[in-house]
Amino acid sequence: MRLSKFFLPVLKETPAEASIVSHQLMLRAGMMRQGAAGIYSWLPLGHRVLQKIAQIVREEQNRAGAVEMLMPTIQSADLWRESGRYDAYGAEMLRISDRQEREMLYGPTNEELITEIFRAGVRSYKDLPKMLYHIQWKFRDEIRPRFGVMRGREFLMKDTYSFDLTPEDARKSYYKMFAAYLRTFARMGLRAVPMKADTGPIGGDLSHEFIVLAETGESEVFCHRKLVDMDIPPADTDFDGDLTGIFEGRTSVYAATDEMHDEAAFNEIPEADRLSARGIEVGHIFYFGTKYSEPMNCKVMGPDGRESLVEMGSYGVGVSRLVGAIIEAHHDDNGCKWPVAVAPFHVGLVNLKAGDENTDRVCAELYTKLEEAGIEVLYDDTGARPGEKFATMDLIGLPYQIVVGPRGLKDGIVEVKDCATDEKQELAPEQALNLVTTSIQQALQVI
RNA sequence: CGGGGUGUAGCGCAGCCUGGUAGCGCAUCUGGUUUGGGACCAGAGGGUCGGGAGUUCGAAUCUCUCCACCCCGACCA
Repeated sequence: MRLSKFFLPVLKETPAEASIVSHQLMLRAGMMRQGAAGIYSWLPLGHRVLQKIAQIVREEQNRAGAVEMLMPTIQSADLWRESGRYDAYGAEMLRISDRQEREMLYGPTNEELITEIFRAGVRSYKDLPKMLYHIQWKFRDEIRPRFGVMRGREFLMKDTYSFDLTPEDARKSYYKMFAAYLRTFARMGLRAVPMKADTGPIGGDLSHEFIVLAETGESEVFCHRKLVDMDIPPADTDFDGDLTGIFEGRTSVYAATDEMHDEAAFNEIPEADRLSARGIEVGHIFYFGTKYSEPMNCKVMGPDGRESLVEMGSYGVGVSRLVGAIIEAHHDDNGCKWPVAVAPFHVGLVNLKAGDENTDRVCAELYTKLEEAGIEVLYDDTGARPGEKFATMDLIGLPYQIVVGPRGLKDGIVEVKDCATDEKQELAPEQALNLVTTSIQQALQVI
């Protein structure tokens, strides 16, 4: 992408409305703009990141055996009356009526709708287990939206729903999502720790929040240090096999958010290993049994010839929130520092003197060859001054910069900056091309 | 919803107390000089001062009212 054709409205100054660094940087780097409290437009740069995150989430859901679909944002109130949640959900649900005065709502979640779809299509235990998901915008009329996309009212969420015949099978589905989430967040460069969450009236031990540790996190968390650096399940993990070890390896170690915190249990950890920090919730998984299948009469015929209620779970990932969470985890004083896997572009190609025959030619060649190698390049071909070019590049924080200027070209060199380490190298254009291409291709290898 | 605050050019702000023809920096446009880390000179454009009502000869400024947004708390991906 040539910068001259892109839409990148960067701000030199920090807008007064933003109080945390991810919000400030998203506004300054031209990633998004606020429409109303907690409602945002995604500008091209931010949209690219959002799409990359969604794609990683999608790949890991697919790997775990979930099947993608898409449900609407607007739902009918009728289904919600059936589950009893139309009244129970409260003011957080945005209620709308259409021109016929029919009661509608902007979906805050999709348990009712998916249960309706599932019960209409499945009659036999032979069709189980099933996991269905979609990535769709949700609306929750939050009491207090804040922190940009971290707590928006409209937000993009991946929600998966599992359907099983028995509680034991449902537990297996839960483990699949548990393992998938470990991989999902790790691929984005995040260390997310699963923490026991409140299961409410359902009970049991099957609800976990996935928390990214960050100073600006909204919740207070407590855990054993070793959870932060644990290995993640590899790409060739057999999701149809026994995942108990992965689950128990994590859950046998103390980890809890403040509402579930047990000071006594925490104090049993050797003091040096105790970690108390703040965290951002980026995922939440539940097993809720027959909470919806019962009121909505979602049953299948079992092997014994008797009907039984389907056991269900739901599994959410805050896709739009992750954009903010990743910035919170990866930035410096000058701007974002994107991990390669979610970077809006892989390389910033800076032409220090657009219009100069030599720099134009070398840049054009590098640009073409990088793109041919599958590298996503943002080519600054504008006439802006060097200082401004660098400031913009630092702000948007691409993993690599290649700087081409007439002075270096006299000696046949360009400058390559690895933005993760801030190390600069002077190389011939061919070498720069090879270095950047191989580094990025390597970083994009799925772990 | 309770408490606190802010709305003046695209962004950041001053002006308001003490009413009298709307300003500053950055950004934008034109011309010129520049060009290796947020340039310089000269000129230009851009404003329902959040909306409405009121007081007044006269309101960004005073009064009333509505709205929006931000921050602190309870809720959540």
